[in-house]
Amino acid sequence: MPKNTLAERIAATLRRDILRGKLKPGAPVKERDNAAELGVSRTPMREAIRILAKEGLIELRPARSPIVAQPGFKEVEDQAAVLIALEKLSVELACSHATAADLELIEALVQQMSDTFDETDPLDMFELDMQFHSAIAKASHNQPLINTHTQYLQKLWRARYIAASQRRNRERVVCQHTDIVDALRAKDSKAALAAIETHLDHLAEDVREVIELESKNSALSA
Amino acid sequence: MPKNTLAERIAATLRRDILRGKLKPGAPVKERDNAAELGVSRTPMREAIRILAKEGLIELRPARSPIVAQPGFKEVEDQAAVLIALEKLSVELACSHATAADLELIEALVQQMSDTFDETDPLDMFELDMQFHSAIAKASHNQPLINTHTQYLQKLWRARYIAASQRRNRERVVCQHTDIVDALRAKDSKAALAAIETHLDHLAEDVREVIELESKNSALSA
DNA sequence: CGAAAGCAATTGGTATACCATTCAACAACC
DNA sequence: GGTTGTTGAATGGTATACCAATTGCTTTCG
Repeated sequence: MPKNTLAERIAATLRRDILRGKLKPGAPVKERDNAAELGVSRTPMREAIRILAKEGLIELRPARSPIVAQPGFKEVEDQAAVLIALEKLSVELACSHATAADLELIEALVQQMSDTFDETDPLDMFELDMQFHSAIAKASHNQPLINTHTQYLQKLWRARYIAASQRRNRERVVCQHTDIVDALRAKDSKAALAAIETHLDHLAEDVREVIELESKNSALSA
Repeated sequence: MPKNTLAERIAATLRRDILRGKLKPGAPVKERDNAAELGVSRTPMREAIRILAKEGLIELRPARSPIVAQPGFKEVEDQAAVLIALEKLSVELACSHATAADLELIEALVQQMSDTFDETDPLDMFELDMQFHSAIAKASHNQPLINTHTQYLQKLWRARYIAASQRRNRERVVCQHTDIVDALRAKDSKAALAAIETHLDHLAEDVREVIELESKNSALSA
């Protein structure tokens, strides 16, 4: 029984449903129905919808049911570009501002991913990856950056998840992460920038594949 | 009778009140009182407050009245850093994706600023500056980037406004803007990056001055 | 038989009423 | 007189009821 507001808990529930695919992209999210289904009133449900809309998981349309966002190809690509820029800034700042504790946390995450990669559920592994990237942003000690970065990470969560579960490539991911950590440890911002760029360029590629595939499967929109 | 929702209109009203200083930083924004004052109910007022909170103009605190954000020094500096990163990405993308119409719009804005600089109210001049920067972001044709950029521009609006009204420096601003436009026209992303960086580094400096001065004036917080 | 107009149902927007929590002031007791 | 406990006023969170707008269907007329 969390002490968060009801709206936040609803948002969390919906978020999981969306990210895990229980609510498919394009599906309408009617505040009346969903509210009734969850046994809450429309007011917090409404607010929850706004929260998810701000996170980009739901699209709000004037005088229409909100729908689960179905990011187009270009949109995901664009988001990835922004995410890259944010992470680049993150590592740059992290090189000068990261504390020993920050670095330890990051390294521990990489270690854990490396150790348990093969026996961990993809979803949990993704939680780890998410934490890894978040930890880097956090090491920048720039709160607005952290917030916006988290936002984009979430927007891209689903696409990344699908991409990664389809092509689980342990070696590559672990190596790239290690490179990033090494550069951070050495406070070598140039190397860190390069490592991040490499890592995320692959992300963009993977996402592209998945989106293409997905839009092929459900090719019936106008 | 605008066709926007009531909440959005309320948000616009409050936003202007905050940015122009009618609502001072730290002032509470009680949904009951403000709703009554504007003759609306609490529901849209509540939503308006959330909108402004997401924009960073209002701080939401659990079980407390929301208050007008009083950005600390570091916070503004951090936001400026992110804004710079976003604008750098913008010019980079704009160099490859900007259309002729984009460039014309940008150039027209610079021209207008240059022509009317001395006879224009600082507030209106700032609207122009804002449009200039927005236009550059728009030229990237990356919608998420445009959105996030707008968000940061708004967060920094007040600080920038105060900074600029205090030190109106026509030559410098116009020159810098011209540099940016020239680089964009030439599709010279390196030069554009440099120009943007120069321009915004000055911003960071100016903002720093103002914040220091402001926090000196109201030096009574714990 | 088709198209247009109107009607009904669905849905989001808004208002209002209720509840739970918090903060503060006042009072009583130590 | 100070401290603590209790109470009530204020505020945000939640529920519900009402309204306006849009949609899709049906019905009627050409």
